[in-house]
Amino acid sequence: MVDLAVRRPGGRTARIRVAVLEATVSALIEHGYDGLTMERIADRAGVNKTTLYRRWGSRTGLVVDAVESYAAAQADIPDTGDIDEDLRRWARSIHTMLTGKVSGALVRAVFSAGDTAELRHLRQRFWLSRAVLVRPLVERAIIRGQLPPGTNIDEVIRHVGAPLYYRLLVLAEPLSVESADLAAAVTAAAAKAGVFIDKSAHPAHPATVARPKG
Amino acid sequence: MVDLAVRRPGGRTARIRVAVLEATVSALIEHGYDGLTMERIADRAGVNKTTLYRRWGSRTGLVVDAVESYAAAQADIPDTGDIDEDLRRWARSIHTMLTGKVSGALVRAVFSAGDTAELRHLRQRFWLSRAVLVRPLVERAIIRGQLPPGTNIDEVIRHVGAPLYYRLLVLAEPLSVESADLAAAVTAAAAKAGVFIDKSAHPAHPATVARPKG
DNA sequence: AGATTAATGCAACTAGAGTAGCGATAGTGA
DNA sequence: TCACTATCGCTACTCTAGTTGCATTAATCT
Repeated sequence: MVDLAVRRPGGRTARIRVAVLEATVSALIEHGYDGLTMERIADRAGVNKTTLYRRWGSRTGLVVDAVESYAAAQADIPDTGDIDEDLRRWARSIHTMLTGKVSGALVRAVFSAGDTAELRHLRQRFWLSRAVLVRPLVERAIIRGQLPPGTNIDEVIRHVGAPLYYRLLVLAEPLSVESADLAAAVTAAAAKAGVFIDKSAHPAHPATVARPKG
Repeated sequence: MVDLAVRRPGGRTARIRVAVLEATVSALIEHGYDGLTMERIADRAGVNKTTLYRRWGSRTGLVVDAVESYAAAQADIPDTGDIDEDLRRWARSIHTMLTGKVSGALVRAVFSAGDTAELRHLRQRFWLSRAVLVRPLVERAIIRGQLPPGTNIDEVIRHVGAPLYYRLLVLAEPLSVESADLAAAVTAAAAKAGVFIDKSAHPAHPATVARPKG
């Protein structure tokens, strides 16, 4: 949808892109996704409506581009040497993202924008990019012996984020910091108890409690 | 939005309601929420478009009514005497709901329909109605001594469902039965370890491991 | 049965999303 | 500097969601 092969990237094209994406984000924050009209964005960006359709194709395409360009500011991955603390900090960084003024509005928009193939891909790409960053966090814990070998890393990652997204998007409840800490603690406890061990991958493993530290 | 105080409920009014809601559901299954147009529903129900807007106000109102009337067929709450098994069965019933042809389409529609106040209320009502049913399941486990006293029941319930909704709505991944079992096992393990104990509510409690059975 | 009036059907209307054609503007390379 | 052309602005258009006013149908009550 978005022009990836820009023939004239310098000057006006880039300037308009910035203006449009900024207008999209600010309009999103003010009026929410349901009040996000193409004309409003065009006016605010000082650009004609036609340009929006030509370059981004649709409202969905605009939101997708805005999110992906904003995701450049990635969360930093903690490494404290303690899996409980690492997971807790990472859960809090998710919390920060979901409750942030800009990032929160963008996340809500992405999940209010419908159920098209393009949006599904965006969501999967987004998760994948973050999972890649977080994976080492869990891997280090396994190497340190804090988590049992055979632990399904991706499932651990999923279970930390799930309760937060669930609360925000499904239950539409306010997100507290405590809920982030809880999600991390629940996942950590289950992981230590060996619940995340992939049965099919490691059939010889006892799959019971493995606690190196009290 | 929906006429709750119907002045003439008999005959035509009820007949049209049934026809419209059926048409809504079938159109939803065939074309998804994004392809759900009022005219299509009106045609399929043999009703004029104006009637839809007058009685349900909007597409959102229509979906809300369809979901709430469909939710009459509630999931049955397990009671096997074992918390692990109970949570597992309940997680599977969520899984069934989310992957079911009709119920799955309705759930997806509710979460693709936007972010209006009406939809937020629907989601909260929906969760609340189900939480009320499931709560006794966790309460019994506490009484039996399988879970420590002070366990935050609502949080336990949330954490069972969260990974399933997260997978379906956020990650847009296929939902396997194993993922349901995993969500139940993770929550059960954490609950037994006392992670769900409300610190503020029970300050005197040790808040550590409390395992009556192996 | 007959009167009353909810509730629906119908047709014409408004508003905004999205498109098409063409002239204007401004990067780009010589 | 100057030609070239990608990109944008402008205007007018189509299409569909949603609204309005009035005629019609049928549920309810006596």
